[in-house]
Amino acid sequence: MKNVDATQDKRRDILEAAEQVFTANGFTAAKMDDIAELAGVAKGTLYLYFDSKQDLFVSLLEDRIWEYVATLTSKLEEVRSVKCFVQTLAKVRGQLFVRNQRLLESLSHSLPNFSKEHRLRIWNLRKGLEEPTIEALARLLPPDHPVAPLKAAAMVNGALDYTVGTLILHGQPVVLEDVARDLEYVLLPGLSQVLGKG
Amino acid sequence: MKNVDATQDKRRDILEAAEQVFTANGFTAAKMDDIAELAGVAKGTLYLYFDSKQDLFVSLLEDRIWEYVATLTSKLEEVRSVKCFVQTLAKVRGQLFVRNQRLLESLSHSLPNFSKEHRLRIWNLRKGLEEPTIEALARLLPPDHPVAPLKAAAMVNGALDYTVGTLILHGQPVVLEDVARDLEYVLLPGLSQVLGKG
Amino acid sequence: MKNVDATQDKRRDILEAAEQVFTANGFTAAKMDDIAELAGVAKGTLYLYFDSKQDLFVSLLEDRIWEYVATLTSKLEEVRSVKCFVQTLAKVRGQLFVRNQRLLESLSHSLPNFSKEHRLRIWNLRKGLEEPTIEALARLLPPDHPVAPLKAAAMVNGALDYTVGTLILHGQPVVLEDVARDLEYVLLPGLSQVLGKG
Amino acid sequence: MKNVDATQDKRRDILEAAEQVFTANGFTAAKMDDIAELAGVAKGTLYLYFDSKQDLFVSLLEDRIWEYVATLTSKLEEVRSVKCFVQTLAKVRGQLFVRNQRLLESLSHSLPNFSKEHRLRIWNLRKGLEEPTIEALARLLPPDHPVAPLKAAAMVNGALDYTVGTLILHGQPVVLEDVARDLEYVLLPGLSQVLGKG
DNA sequence: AATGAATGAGCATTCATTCAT
DNA sequence: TATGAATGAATGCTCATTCAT
Repeated sequence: MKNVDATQDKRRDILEAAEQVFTANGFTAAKMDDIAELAGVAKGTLYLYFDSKQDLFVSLLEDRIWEYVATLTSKLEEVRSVKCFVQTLAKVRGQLFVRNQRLLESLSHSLPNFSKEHRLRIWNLRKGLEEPTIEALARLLPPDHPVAPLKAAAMVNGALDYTVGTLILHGQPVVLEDVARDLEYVLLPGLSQVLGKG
Repeated sequence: MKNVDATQDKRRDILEAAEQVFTANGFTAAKMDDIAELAGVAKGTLYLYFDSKQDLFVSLLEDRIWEYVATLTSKLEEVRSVKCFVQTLAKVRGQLFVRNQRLLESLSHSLPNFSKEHRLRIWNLRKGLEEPTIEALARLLPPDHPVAPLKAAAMVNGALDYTVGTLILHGQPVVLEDVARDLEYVLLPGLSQVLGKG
Repeated sequence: MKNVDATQDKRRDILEAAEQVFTANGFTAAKMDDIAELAGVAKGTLYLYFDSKQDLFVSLLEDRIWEYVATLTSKLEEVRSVKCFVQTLAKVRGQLFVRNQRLLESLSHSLPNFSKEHRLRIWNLRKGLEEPTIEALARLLPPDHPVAPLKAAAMVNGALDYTVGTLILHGQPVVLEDVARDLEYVLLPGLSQVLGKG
Repeated sequence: MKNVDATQDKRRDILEAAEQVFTANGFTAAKMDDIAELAGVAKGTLYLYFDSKQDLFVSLLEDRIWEYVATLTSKLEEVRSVKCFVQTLAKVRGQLFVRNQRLLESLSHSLPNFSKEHRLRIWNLRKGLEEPTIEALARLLPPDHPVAPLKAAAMVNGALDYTVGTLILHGQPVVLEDVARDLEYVLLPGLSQVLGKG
């Protein structure tokens, strides 16, 4: 029991250190040395918990994203209107993005030289990340809305992520309630309108 | 004159090769060897035209982005409505994004280990990239629209980029006219509405 | 008593595992991890029975070779003719070689980076390995045979080992009786002839 | 012209350094750093001339062995008797062995973890090394000699190599003429006798 | 201006050995 | 005795940059 806990603790320490280092430098420029030092373990210890740098990176993404996907999915299940959807999404995905902005951007960059297995795992993550949004929109959009849920989801997620990213870039504080309000103001009418009205 | 032209030609060759290699691998994983080979010059020649790998990378971004910014700025100057703005943006920025998606995503990842000078140049690029959109929206949004142009621009750009990115990710063809139509359908009502109406 | 037996059993398990791993990979490429796993003990346990990887390796050689030397010595003591000597040698040394070919070849390769103590132990092994052959030939060769027993032994052992090694290399079955016959045919006349006749 | 020469010189320097280091330590324990230092070049330079440590090792073996095979083949072509054959072999192969004893022993040890391509190259070397001896014996042995040339060659080569090796091991000077005489005395009668006589 | 051979700092990964339990 | 998690020195290989030609 104690051992399992200790092991989980150390694994978490490493993931946390990896998050910081990968976030700060991107995959290729990140050094295993730095991750080990930040985690307070020896370099060799990293390889007791993860097979390789690639595996550590992908495992980190999985850890962070599956947790988020689970949270978002359950929260969106209770949602009954596009308006409520936008608010919920802004809060949950906004939080993910504030914390993991640079990590998420890594999703695309890390791919090219990865092994087939790791590419597959990343691909699954990328799709999984959009899944809850797409499903919620498929359920909530007016039945004859002309924009496919896949694209609508891309627009909502893109608008949200870019707004948060822009605030960060400009050094402004990110208040997710404000972002939600703006998002709602800009997107809600278009997402709610039915075909005849457009 | 002839020399100047030849010099410009070679510089262009190198930039073109660099674009392909950086696009395919990201900054750190890209190799100067590959760029030289693809450009058809010797490795040492790269250093006659660019000070370093960082300089080559930033110069490439500048070359591509300033060209785009100029184009977009002039096109948007003629625009007189939000609707027309969305269509124009989708076409021009969409093209930039289709061609340079991976390059643009590099903007954030390459920063951390860059020299102060290069970080500044990239910072300017990132802001410049959004500038025309912000200015156009500042001019075109209803005067009492509650969403600041900075954020509105982020939303529009984010929605556009993500939609295109999603299509690419899913292996679907990117038809910018369709994207423009969807964008218009989703964003136009929210961007056009006046405060009292919201 | 029981403890001693259990201890001896475990020691034997480890040596057996070590034999397989060293045989398959040579000294440097062999991993203590693999030996431990194959022996069914934890890595740390190896160090309860042997001081180091070097010690394990040399101990293994000693175990196998002293056993062989004892067997061969006793069998050769009963031998009364060069012909019988060749047959006996082919059988006993042949068996050793079939089983330990790769291990024996390690004798020379492992030396350089070994500690002085281990080098000495290996040196003794190498000489001990030839000893019974030299002694038997010193007794059996015609009294005025011009080839010194040391060299004659080298020739017989070399001819035998290479023949077996060649058969193994070519994937042919090693039938020691056949090897003995061929060896006898080629070597016996030269070893038996007296000086005047040569 | 000059460049080609300089390149060949450096390649030769590296091979010479590699020979010493591989000879002294065996493949796995040899360090690329040491080879580079001994060759008087930077570590990276090794990789301009050879793809990898494995490639360097196999290339070295090929360089040394093919040269020997060519020499031996041409010398043995002129040989008309088993007696003359033994003398010639002792001289030529003896020289190879004196110089490359440890390298040749590496032939078998280096194999296990090598890539398929390198294993094939080594396999070819091992067979090529015996080829001239086998061919000469196939031509020179009495027509009805019961020992196959393959095995007879193994015996002669084994006897020769072990004798030289034993002398080296015991710190005695290696005089190839003496070795040839002893070899002749022990092996010639058996190799020359015809079936009826045996 | 152009070349490309040479450099060497840098990095992911391995593995013999230790030691707290 | 026995364990196996942790260590960190060691090593093969890469690649941006330089410089003699």
